[in-house]
Amino acid sequence: MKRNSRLSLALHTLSHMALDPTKMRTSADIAKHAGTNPVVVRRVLGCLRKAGLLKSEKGHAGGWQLAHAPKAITLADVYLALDEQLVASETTDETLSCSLEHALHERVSNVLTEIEEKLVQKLAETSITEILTFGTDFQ
Amino acid sequence: MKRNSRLSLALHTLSHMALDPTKMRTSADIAKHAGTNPVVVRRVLGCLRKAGLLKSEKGHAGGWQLAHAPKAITLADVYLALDEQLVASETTDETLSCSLEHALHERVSNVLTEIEEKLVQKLAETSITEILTFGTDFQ
DNA sequence: ATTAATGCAACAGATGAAGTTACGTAAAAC
DNA sequence: GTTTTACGTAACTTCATCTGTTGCATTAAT
Repeated sequence: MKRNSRLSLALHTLSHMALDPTKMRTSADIAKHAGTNPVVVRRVLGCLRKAGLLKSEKGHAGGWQLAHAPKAITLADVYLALDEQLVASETTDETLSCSLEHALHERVSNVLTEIEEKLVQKLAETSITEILTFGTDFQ
Repeated sequence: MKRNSRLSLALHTLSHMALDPTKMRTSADIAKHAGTNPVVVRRVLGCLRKAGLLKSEKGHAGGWQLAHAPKAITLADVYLALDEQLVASETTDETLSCSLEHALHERVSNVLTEIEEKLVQKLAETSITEILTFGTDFQ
């Protein structure tokens, strides 16, 4: 796995779950399908659970499941759950030479934050079910 | 510097240049203002030069300058010049277990690429001059 | 010739992400 | 109740990437 693997893994898993929402999936299964490690899966899906997108159950016959209908889960939910902050930089407390630099830095931060918000708005327009119908035809 | 420092540094420098486009700036000056190293500055600005956004001149009295009017340079130009690819993942050749996984992976890739394109579209709506008028008032 | 700048390569250090191991906890099956 | 199976989490190891740094060649003005 390379860059943005968390987001990629999350979307992959969620869209897979959307195909059969009642089925319970173990982290081992998911990891095998995604070509990664069960602990990594639990780590990423744990973020989604914390955000209320997934349910998990321990013990025998335990595993992972969608917490809502697939249509109710948007890409923005996933993005925010993973706390990605791809665009916005969070360099807040740099001690810069003069006040002009400080002001400029703040403006750059504001611009990036604004873009980030617009990105999230765009993400909110797509649900995970729509991943299945992206690109080429499917089913 | 932390995350997204390249994009942040580039925008910071460009907006600074937009204040006085005729002035020639050395990488040492820029580095001092941005709180980083001249070589780092040259590295990042070199990308912008390659994309035609900046001009640089060697030797005595050399330095850096905008190649166009500030209004003609958008955030998308900067983003693309730096080859950021913040959203889209480029994991193309993973050998996944079954064809369903492969198909899903391709769809997730398509979705991320689509998101990336929308992000660039949003970035294209803002020029570097507009950085100066963001947030609080300035000049 | 000297000075002052970029261009670039090479390397060190820091940072963060992914992978891995290990173990505690919980719930079903027997 | 014991066993099995799965999550939850911490700790550690790689591993990749980026920044910072040094050094030197090149170039142009003085």
